[in-house]
Amino acid sequence: MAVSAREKKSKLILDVAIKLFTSKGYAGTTMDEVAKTAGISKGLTYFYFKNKEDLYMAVTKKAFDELKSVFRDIIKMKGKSGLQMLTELTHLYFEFAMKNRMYNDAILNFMGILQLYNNILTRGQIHPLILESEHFQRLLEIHHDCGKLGIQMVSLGIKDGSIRPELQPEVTFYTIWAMIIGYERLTGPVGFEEKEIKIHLDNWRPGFVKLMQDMLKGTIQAQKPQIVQTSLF
Amino acid sequence: MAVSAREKKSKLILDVAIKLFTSKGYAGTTMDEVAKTAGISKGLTYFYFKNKEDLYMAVTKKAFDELKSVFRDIIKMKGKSGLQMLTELTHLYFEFAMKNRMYNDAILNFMGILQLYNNILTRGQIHPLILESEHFQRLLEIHHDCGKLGIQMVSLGIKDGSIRPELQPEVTFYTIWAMIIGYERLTGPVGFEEKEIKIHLDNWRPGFVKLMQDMLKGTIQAQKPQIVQTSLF
Amino acid sequence: MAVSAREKKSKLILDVAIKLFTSKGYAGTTMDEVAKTAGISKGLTYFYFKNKEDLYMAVTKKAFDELKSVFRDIIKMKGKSGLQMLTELTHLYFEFAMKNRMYNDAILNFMGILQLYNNILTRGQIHPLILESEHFQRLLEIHHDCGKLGIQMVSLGIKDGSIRPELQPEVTFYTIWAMIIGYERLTGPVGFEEKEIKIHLDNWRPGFVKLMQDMLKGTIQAQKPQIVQTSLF
Amino acid sequence: MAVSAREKKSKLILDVAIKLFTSKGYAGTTMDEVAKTAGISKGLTYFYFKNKEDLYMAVTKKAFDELKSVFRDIIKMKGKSGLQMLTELTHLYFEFAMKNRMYNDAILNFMGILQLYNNILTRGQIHPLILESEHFQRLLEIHHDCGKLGIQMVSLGIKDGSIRPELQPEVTFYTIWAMIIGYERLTGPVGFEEKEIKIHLDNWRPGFVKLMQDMLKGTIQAQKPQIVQTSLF
DNA sequence: AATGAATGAGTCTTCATTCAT
DNA sequence: TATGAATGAAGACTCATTCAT
Repeated sequence: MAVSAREKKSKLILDVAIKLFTSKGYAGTTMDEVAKTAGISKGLTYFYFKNKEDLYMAVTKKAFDELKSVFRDIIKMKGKSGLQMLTELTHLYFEFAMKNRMYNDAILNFMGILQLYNNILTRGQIHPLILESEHFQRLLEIHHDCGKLGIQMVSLGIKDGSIRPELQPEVTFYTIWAMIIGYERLTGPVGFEEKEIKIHLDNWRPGFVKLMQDMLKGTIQAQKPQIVQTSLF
Repeated sequence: MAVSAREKKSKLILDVAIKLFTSKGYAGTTMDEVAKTAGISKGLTYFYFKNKEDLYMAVTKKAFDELKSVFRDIIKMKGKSGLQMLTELTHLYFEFAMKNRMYNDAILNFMGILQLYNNILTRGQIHPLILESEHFQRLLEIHHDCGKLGIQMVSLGIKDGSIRPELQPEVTFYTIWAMIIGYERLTGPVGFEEKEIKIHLDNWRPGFVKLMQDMLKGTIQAQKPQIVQTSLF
Repeated sequence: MAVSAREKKSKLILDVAIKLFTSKGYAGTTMDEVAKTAGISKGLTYFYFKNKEDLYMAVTKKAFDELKSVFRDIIKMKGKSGLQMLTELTHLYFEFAMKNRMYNDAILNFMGILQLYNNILTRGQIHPLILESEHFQRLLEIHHDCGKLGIQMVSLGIKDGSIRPELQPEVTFYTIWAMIIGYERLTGPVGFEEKEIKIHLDNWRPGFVKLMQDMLKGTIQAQKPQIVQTSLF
Repeated sequence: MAVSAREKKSKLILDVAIKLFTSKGYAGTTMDEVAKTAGISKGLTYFYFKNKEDLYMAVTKKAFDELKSVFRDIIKMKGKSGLQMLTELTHLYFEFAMKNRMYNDAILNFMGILQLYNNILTRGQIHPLILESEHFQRLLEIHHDCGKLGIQMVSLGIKDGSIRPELQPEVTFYTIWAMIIGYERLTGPVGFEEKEIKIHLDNWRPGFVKLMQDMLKGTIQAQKPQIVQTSLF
């Protein structure tokens, strides 16, 4: 079998896994189902992916790749200020998380694992099969790529004047990322209907984005109509 | 057996569960272990908690209670401005999440369930035993309590001038909460040692807090030295 | 507590057990439920009935008593011929079995146990707790009562001329009983809708009763000698 | 593995189940035992049969198949009148029920389920796993086969003059079946030694058969009109 | 008589993984 | 490469029964 055929089958399994993990969760999905849905034998699934953890790490890798391409698409946009890029990022990130909750969960899960990994004392709590997975090793190398692109956006914003010059790009971007991640999670409590709390999902998003922008640009330009942006689009 | 004795045993099981879930995760903990560690029979565990999901929901409830008491302690502090309270909250939240990662995970997990619960189309994806759990039902009622306290803090800040008056308390607080939650999660990637990225956990925290404060206070008070904060960090 | 009070409580438990066994089956009913439904503690249930088997035997005893009273009511009827009594019995038996399926099942179950009991080789297959039950011992003594009454009916029928004189009362009655028992069970298959088979429950009952009567009274119309059969047996 | 090998293993498990259910009853038999006795792993048992209920339904299916072959063997007999066939059936049925009590119990149990199934109100009382079982679905289709063959026997008897022509084949056969089923069950009480009742198993069988034959063929000797009865019904 | 907390053996069932073919 | 029968360890949960109070 040609290499491309091999990759094709591997991708098939991966796609099936993503679909199943999305609809039934990791724990709720069995390797049997993955094989059956992919139309291949269970044995073959294990030929392509060492074990279930390995498969999940492959899925996580895919999630990071997808996310990275979101970042890349934005940074390639011409005529956008750094601030606009980050605003755009926020919106696309939410879309990304909504369209494929599974991806977002996988990314969050990986970040959790990373916390354990960073501390030698807790590293042992990570499932050995995860540590063995080549996809996990690969993730260790590439998981910062999105961060790097995001930091670039902030740097660009500082350069083009859309972002306060005194901000540190690294810290700033990770703070924004934190906001985005947290936002996604808080969708649950916020969306919960309760009379006492008057926020609605519709109100929240614009308010959230506005706050983020305020945080970055300060209030200096806020008086006059948003010239900066108008000039950009 | 007196009521208190009953509650004592219930608490014992709960505490054991928290300890085990913390060190081995929910999936990694067996009911057998819980019973054995608590020094009681398996049957008794099921006498006090309907099933594993119910036990987890009880743990989650405890987590929310603990978190609420953090909020409450802060709001009771005398002589603090709203902004100071939120700053304090950030720090105590991190401490809370670090000291008992389990609690934070449980809270995040509950928020994820809530997302499914809010949409009737996805509600069916929630494990039936969770929906049945009386602790889950209780959580549905009280999960907003922290939010309410946080919103109060923002309102106080607006009143005392430490926070920009044009901000909406609800949106603002949930945005802050989002930041905090995301921050906690990003501890993983940020803490990962890599040469290219120069952030360190030590740098990140103060930077993060600073950004949050900037976001809230705007530039009005920025003229006079922020005595309050400088004295704090 | 007075003796009557004791009996009252015992009866209460029994009634609850009957209700529960009826709706959920023996295996599907837990002692917990029995106690809770009766509004007493589990311990007390065990005070009145040694164990679940014992309780079931008590229920079976009750079933036989009820059945016996059906027999007795019939035999006390004035102006009925033996054949009429047996016809009446058939109808009342069906009613009895229908109204309280549980009773009929219990009786059938007891008969099954008796089969094992009769043979020393199979007696060991009976659950020891059943053999120990005082109610089981009692059943051993009284289970023939219905049979005796039924046999009396046949005898009466022979005496009053409504039943063929050459029939043996014992064999005849047990054959009728067999018919009735089997009828009840066949309600399932017969009631099942299928185009090919044209019987309906409505047709079946009268036909069945008619056949039974024919069996007992012979057929008047049998003018021509049934050559075929006589040669065979 | 060839299809036949698969079927062979499936049959092996089935045979073991029959043996165990026979000696220890359905409830008394564990899936563990089935596996162990069959010399295979527990998992494999579940590979071939979805669950315990499914296995029991498979056993029931086998029981009906066996019974059907009894019917078929009889109907294929040359030179037998319809009445003779039914007489033969009675004897072979008893043999069948005696040799493998389990089969008979399974059939009776299925008939009981059918009663619940026929009524939409009670259908919910049937264990869901039973309804799901493909063997149960199959039983729904084939359980009438024996009945059809039996009805054929009666029809043949009417045609060849061995059975009264005025009888309805359907009703008549089901009545006979009822007798047979009931007979089997009454073996318990009848076989129980008691002085007062003089029936013995030895007396009962021939008497029972004779009555059945009388019912079908009428009595040649019934020269004198049975005045009593005609006036009654 | 009465309670109900406590026991623990027992059962079904699942599923990741392997391996002979 | 590819199959799928086979494994077996593991885990959740039940429930009849007991006993200290």
